[in-house]
Amino acid sequence: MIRRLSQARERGIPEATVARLPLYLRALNGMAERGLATVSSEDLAVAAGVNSAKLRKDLSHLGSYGTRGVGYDVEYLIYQISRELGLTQDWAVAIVGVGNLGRALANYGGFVSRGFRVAALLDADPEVVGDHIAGLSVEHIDELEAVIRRRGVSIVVLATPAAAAQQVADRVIAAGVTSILNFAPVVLAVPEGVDIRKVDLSIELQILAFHEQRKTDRMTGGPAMAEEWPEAVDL
Amino acid sequence: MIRRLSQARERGIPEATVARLPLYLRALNGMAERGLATVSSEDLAVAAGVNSAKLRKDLSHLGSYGTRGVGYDVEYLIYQISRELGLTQDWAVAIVGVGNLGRALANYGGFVSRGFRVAALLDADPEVVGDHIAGLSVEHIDELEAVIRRRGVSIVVLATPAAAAQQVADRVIAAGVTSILNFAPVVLAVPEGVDIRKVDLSIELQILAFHEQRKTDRMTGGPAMAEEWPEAVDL
DNA sequence: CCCACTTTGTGCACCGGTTCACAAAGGGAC
DNA sequence: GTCCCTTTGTGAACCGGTGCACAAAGTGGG
Repeated sequence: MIRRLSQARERGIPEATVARLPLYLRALNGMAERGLATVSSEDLAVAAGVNSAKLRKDLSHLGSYGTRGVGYDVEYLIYQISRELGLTQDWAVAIVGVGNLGRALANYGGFVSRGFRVAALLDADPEVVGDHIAGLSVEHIDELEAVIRRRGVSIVVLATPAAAAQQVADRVIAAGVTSILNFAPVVLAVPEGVDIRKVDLSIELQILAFHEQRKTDRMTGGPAMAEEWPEAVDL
Repeated sequence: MIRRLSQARERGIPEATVARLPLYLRALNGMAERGLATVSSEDLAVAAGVNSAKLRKDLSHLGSYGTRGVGYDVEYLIYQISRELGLTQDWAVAIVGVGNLGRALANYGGFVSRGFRVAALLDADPEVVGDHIAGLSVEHIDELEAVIRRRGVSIVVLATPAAAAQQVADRVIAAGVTSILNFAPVVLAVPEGVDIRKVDLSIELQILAFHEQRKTDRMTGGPAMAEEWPEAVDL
């Protein structure tokens, strides 16, 4: 099979496509477990919850890995997507902030699937330092730079209070980290070249509330009241 | 002041705008605490990390609440955005799945800030049922429909294992809930009219890994090497 | 009252991404 | 080999969103 290294491959994959590749990967892993050898774009699209044309265009950005009339080889596609996402490497992740959320992240199995490794937990609270969580001992934030360097940490998860997030971000960036997953509810200012992804639970809820309000307004002219909720509709 | 109820107001606010309103609201609350009476689109845009023209266009979808030559009245704008997002109401939220993540969510202060109230915690594990977390007693999943009805729950947070998520989603939807925040790493199938928002920690990490790979490839041809191997669990 | 200055609100060109629809490519039957 | 069937890969129209740039609107000073 001839691999095309044309303008599509090795040249900027659209951000929207990158965001969907993990979705395809998860669906493909499920199919591989069930023993499927090949899958059509239609079936994979349904499993991933997207339009099949979109899926084909996404995969075409990686190269021509399908066979017309047949579909895609499941194992081969898993390998190609994994490679593209960089999951064939081992990524050391440090979690800063070991409060409720940090603990949950450290213990959350599905969170860190293949390719990621929680390499360190750090916190500023002396009460927390030394605790053993998920097989790791919590270290003091003073060790931040040393830990990042010694363990080759390249991705940092921020689970600190909002007030501390910017300060910690500045330090990890100064230590050479350029990929940050931020759970603190603040807009971080970072220099060019640093990738920040933000997960904001409060914002997600507020977006849901907006749509929920629209729906209930449309039906009743106001929000639903307890004890007045209609009996279950059979769907 | 004459409020315009033209085509802009009360008719479809762009989804991208809705997603940014909570950001503006947070920045405005910070400004109100610091005693600022008015704010220009430029200053607010910087605080929220967006382009000022975008901010003005976003706000124009709610109506003309600014004063040319002056800016926006902070308190008034907070009220308008809160109202638009439905935060002047009280939303009862149920969290299903009280594992590490569910506990973190229940305790996460910033998560349930204004307008939201955790009204119930539910789990299938008899070992967990009865535990007291964040002032609530964990109830058995069998009570799901009754709890939703009695407490007027309109938003459900799914923090269950992936295998249980679809089943729980089906039940809460049958009980009349149309807004779900899903933390389980599965694509949920839901009927028309139900709003799902997904938070997938694993996907966020994979997207970061993709960009990190690009960056390190460009510089060194490979990932950073650790001097010291962590005693971490491979998850 | 008039002018200079500030800041909003928006028309318009542009851009990334989505979707349709179909030609091209491969497989299998005979 | 030929024909028919399936499914990919992609050209092209479309769509929502972004950002520039500016006219409109309001403030304050003299």
